[in-house]
Amino acid sequence: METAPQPAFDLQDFLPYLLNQAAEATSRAFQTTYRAAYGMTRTQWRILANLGKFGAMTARDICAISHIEKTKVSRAVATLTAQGLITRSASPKDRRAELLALTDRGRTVFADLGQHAIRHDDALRAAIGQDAAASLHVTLRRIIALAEAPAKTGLPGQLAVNTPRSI
Amino acid sequence: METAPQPAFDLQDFLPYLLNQAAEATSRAFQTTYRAAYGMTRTQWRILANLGKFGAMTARDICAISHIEKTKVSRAVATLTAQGLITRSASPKDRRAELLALTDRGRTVFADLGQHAIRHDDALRAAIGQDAAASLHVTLRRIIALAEAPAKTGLPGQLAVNTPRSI
DNA sequence: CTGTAATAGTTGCATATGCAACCAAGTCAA
DNA sequence: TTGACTTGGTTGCATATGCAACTATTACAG
Repeated sequence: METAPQPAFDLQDFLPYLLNQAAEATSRAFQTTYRAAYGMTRTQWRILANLGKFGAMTARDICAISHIEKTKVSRAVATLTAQGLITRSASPKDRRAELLALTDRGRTVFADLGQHAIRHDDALRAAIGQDAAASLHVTLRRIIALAEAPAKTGLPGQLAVNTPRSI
Repeated sequence: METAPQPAFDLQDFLPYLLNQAAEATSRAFQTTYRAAYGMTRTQWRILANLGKFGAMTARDICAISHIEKTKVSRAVATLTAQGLITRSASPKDRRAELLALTDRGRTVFADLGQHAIRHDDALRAAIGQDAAASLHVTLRRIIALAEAPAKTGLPGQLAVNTPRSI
């Protein structure tokens, strides 16, 4: 007997794979910008951008918002602090937590990179078409939301594996 | 004077960022599968999947198809070989190159993981809706294609940065 | 042929990451 | 209060990764 007539798996149709390739391609392109200009890493740039957008907050908040590993945040914050881009001040409410905020220089850097990012994003949207870009935006957000609140979906937990909080 | 009225940058609308989050969320969920079952890494799984889909080929081909760094491929291939999942044989045409192919066990593993992957992908598509999934698929491919052939697009090279081949 | 440039892969090294274990501070019931 | 449990962050360690330098071939101009 031959093997059962299972549908063959094609990596080129596997969404996680395609998402990764697209993410890598677009992120790496922009990475050269903040890397060349400020020697920043992807994680650092994201934390800077989050602080720039939402204002002062704690490392824990950054983790919750951006889904970056706690240790990754911890180390990136240490580096950003050393570079004088952010300050850490003990939270008045909880002495365990530290409030993170951009310094003047941090704000300047954010403003600069933010403009580059906008141009980069515009170029990408133009290249794939505004309609496709808009719908991509919506779908990506939905996927991210699914991973965030797995319990609310009808998913068999496939997407939810290894989300420590939920166990 | 206040700062110029530049549009504020919002990370939550930045496609590279959203792509990364979605890619991470979906890939990590599936990662637990091949990791728990075969102790494989993401790169290893992808190489296995490429060989499973396209048949024997050289490391160079894998790089071209999957856009994985050559050193990453080199090391993953070494590991996969050590695990008895693939074999390497000198290419008859070019003594520098080595032809990579799945072993019987490699094919078995690929078949197994492939089925899991299909189920995983189906769950994801169902969760976001078939229409959205289909259009996502198309858009992602387009983005990937843009990065591959930057010269053909009207892009100002934004997406094309650091593609060694092109310089 | 012969010397130079390009190519397939590998490896050294410095950095980035993930996970588990670990502090210190807060919470809460009894 | 006190003692068990949770939570914000950090650190140790093993692994993964990126880039540059290097070896072995192959390609090719003259």
